[in-house]
Amino acid sequence: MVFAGQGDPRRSLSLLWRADAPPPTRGGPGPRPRLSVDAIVAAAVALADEEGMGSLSMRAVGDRLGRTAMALYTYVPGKSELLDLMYDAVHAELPGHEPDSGDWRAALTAWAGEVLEFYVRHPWVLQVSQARPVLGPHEYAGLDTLVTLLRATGLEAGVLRRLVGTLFPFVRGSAQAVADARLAAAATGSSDEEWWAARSAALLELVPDFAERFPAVSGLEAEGPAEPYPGEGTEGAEPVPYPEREARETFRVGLGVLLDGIEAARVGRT
Amino acid sequence: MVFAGQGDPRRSLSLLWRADAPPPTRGGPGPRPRLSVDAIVAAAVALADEEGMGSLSMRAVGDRLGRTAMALYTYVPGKSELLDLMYDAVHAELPGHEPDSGDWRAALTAWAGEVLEFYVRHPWVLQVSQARPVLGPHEYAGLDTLVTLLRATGLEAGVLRRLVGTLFPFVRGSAQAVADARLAAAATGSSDEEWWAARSAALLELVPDFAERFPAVSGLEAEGPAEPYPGEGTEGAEPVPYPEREARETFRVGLGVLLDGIEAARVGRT
DNA sequence: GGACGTTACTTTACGCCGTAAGGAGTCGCA
DNA sequence: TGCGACTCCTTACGGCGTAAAGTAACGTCC
Repeated sequence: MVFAGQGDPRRSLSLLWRADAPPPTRGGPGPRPRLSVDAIVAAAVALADEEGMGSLSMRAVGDRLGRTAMALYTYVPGKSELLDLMYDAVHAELPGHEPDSGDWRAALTAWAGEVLEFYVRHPWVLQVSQARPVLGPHEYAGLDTLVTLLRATGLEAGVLRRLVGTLFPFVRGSAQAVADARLAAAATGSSDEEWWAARSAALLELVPDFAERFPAVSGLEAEGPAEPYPGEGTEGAEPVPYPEREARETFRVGLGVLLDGIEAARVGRT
Repeated sequence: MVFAGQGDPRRSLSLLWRADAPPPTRGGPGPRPRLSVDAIVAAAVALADEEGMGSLSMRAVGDRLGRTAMALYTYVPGKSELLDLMYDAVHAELPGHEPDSGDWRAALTAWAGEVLEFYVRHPWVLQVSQARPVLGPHEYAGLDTLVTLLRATGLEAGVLRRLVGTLFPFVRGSAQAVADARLAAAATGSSDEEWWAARSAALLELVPDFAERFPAVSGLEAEGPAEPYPGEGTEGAEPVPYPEREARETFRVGLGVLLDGIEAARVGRT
């Protein structure tokens, strides 16, 4: 868990929306700056992508730029604000508006899939606390896209606003599951079916009466084993390990349920 | 953001399931222990509840028990494992099985509400990474309850498994939103409608062309203002501030959509 | 009953972290 | 030619998790 999100909101806002003084045209006094906010944010994002949030430190970012940690403080007020900037910067990758296809369901499905991949690409984003929503331009743009897509359902604004608050966390949660599955696979090395097998074996050793204590869970696991996964690129592509496949399937089913629910709301109130 | 969840799985597991050596009946050699795993976990949970995850440190927990940080290491391998123990300990508060009422929808609604309140009571739980699922007895019990409730829908095991993976994150996400709203309210002091007003005012100052850049979001905000909130206890109870009310309403609507989706799945496949 | 081994807990220390304070060098402009 | 603004560095402080080693309390066995 990483906290973050406690920087000065005003300072963060003006940095996020690039409302600072424009870069002086002919250079002011003092040595020419060899760094920039953008360069720092890019380095920090690369670091977080590669090594995870746990390795993100001011010293590490400085190292990556051939500079000391303190050099960053010329450009950025502190680590919290840097995190805000990183957060918004990657959100530029969120899907944008497409021409209205007329099929809101297909559009939302495609949107959710792309957002899922975005989070999986930058799993550290999921660890940035939402506590203080310093919304930057790119996250707002992503929000705007979703709202536009939802408009096509014809539902009223009140419900729409709540659907936004449901869909984004849903995709975040699904992405978390996928990212966690990858992390577990990388940590154990045994990135295959045996992962789950090993875990439940250890548990059964420690808790012999597991099945009696948790009958519903046990029954569920016993009943429906893994179905074949209809993934794209069955040839050549490396196989998706079991837990991740499971997480992605959960995403697919959950999204289907949500969209069915939206459909029901449309029918009920039209 | 707090990371956690990197302790030795085997050690965590045996601690979680209390598979350690039973407490010696007549005391062994050495001074009598004046602490215990349970006491440490309880102190740590109390600390996290009161001061938040950011204030949770080995030294702080030790202080609370009148002991040094290092004293804890006699009972607990490290901070990660302590976090695992805390995590499972609070999950004892999750709702348990109720006699089957025959109305799966009402039962699931009640369940979701109780789980939401649980997370709101212990918001730090939401910051514990799910990356390495060291499932303890109490979380398993909570899982078992949900599975039992879902069984009543009559859906097949495969779908059921995915619904579990959808519902839990949904409630977590909703709770996160409520907790964040409270945090923001506490931080700004202005815990009322003006919170949002102040934020959008600052934004409009920095970004005058906001409405043109994000037409859909702007339109949404303009259209549906806050509806009256049909909360229980309109008399006497302190008023729920606006952002939290909004978060709770999102939870209500989102849950409704999900349950509608489940309903549709039932009808479609029966 | 006294020595011994085991155990609970403390003290000290190391290497991280974010960042405050102050100094060194570089440049535009008067 | 300085002056002042500016970037970047070094040093330092108080926090963190925890390794290592020391101290004191206790049950057990000679």
